[in-house]
Amino acid sequence: MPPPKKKVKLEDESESVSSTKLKFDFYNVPCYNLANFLLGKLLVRRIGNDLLKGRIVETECYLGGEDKASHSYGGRRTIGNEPMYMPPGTAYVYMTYGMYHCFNISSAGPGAAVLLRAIQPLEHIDQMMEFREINCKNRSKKFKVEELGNGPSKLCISMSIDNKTCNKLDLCTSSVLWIEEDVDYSNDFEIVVSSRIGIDSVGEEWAKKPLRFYILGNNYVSKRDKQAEGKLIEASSSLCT
DNA sequence: AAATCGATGCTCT
DNA sequence: GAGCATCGATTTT
Repeated sequence: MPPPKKKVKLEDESESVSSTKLKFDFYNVPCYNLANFLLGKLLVRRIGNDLLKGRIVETECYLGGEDKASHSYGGRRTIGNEPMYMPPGTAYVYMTYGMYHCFNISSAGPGAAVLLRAIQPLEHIDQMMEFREINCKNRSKKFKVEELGNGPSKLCISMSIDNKTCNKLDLCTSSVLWIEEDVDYSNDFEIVVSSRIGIDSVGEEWAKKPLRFYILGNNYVSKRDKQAEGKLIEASSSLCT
């Protein structure tokens, strides 16, 4: 008589699915590494029973210490930027220009964090579209899918991420906001390295540092750097000769 | 395709 | 009071 098939409980099944949620060790690496490791991963936001998902396609490093563009430059520490000093994997969501939000994730290193600059919407796109339209001053404005996440504040609007509900969340344990491995996505994409956006006032030296990263050829990034892409393609094609 | 500019209100000095 | 890790509309190449 053959052994009885093992019956898998539903609870166990759902647990194994949610076990793709990334844990502390993933975040506990230097800022530069985390910014690169986050590319291709899934940002997940729970709204009620819906799981909104988007692929992270563009990130930026904010290093703290010597980094003049960082809110934590020179070890500066205030009530507002406290999450940058909290354990790796902590959400740092702040308001800017009085009406927009930016979403960062703290890494290893004092005051260091990674800014999420763009996502590619994948699941519950209709819900993201609704958040985007409700937020817009022009009520009849329609958006393309490419416009839901191609900017740090746009992705916050579409995912309903603000500092009231998401600041200081621990992404390792939160039930409303986390990062997952994307098992269906190939990890052999090329990463373009470029300068950060919107920080010109800190001076050339730090404004030009190569601290922005995005997936080559992805249509959902906020800003392409044709020069950097050219060098990357040149370098990879030279390997084939 | 790129440059310019106003909106808008919170945080820090 | 100054400045802002942006966005969207408008104007200019």
